[in-house]
Amino acid sequence: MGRAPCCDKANVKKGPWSPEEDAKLKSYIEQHGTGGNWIALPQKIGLKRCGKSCRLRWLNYLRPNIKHGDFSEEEDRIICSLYVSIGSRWSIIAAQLPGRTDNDIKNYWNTRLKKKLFGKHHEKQQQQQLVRRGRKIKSEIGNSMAIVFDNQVINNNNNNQSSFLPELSPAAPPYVNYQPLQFPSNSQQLFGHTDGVNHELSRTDTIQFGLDGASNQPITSCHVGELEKVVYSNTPSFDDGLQFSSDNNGLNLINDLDWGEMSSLISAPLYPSTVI
DNA sequence: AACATATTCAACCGCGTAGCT
DNA sequence: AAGCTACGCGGTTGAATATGT
Repeated sequence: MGRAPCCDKANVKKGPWSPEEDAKLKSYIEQHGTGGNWIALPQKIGLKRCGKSCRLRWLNYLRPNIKHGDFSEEEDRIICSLYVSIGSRWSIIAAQLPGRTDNDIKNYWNTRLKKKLFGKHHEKQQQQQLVRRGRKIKSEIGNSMAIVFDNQVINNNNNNQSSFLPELSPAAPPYVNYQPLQFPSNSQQLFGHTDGVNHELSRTDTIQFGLDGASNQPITSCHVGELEKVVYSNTPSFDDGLQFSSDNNGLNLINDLDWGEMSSLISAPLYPSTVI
């Protein structure tokens, strides 16, 4: 047996809303609220609509302060940044953009922003390249990396990637002169712990990492914000970013950090001014 | 002008889940 | 604990409109 229908499909109107229907719904909700029951609402108003349809119409179109179209550059930046960090969780993204609905943002991303970022022609190739490069970097990094907080290496024993921590999507082509991103919101900060005491990493904390001791490369350190650049810039000095490994240059307390945790510290660059 | 194709976006569908009984 | 209901979400659809030939 399938799922029970939410309403009597045979007696329910579908398709675009008429101005009269809009007026009825808007007027009722403004006066009485939704009553906490969308299913019962259309009957109360005398609308031959499914409750879900009423809810959607109200949330996406009729409720006050809804903005349509004309996304600003800043909104573009926020959407891209969050999409890279958390994926297609449109409701969460919409929560960061007052007046925008998840549906609107989803449509905008799927029809315009994606193309604006990747370019219509190369969209598919770019995405494949992202995946390939991600695998490459991931394999090079392996499991060993040290994160240092207040001069102490954080020993993160939790090997499970937290649900909000995304897989890193490295920039496809090498980017130069990109605009740095905002550090992710609080909910995306990384927690590590030493001696059972939790620490929350911030953008100004230092991450230390180094190349394989056998390569005779020096240990390098940078701030979290700079890590974005290290990972994505593909500059000669950090070619392909990161080879976290055990070190023999005096920093003995190297601990493992898995890829998902690392990726939570950074986001992909947006709006590269130059794509090589 | 007529037709074909692409794009946009409102609306629908079904699933996961929270809350209630 | 199990079953049911409604809500909220993300993927998808399709009509309307724009653009290209």
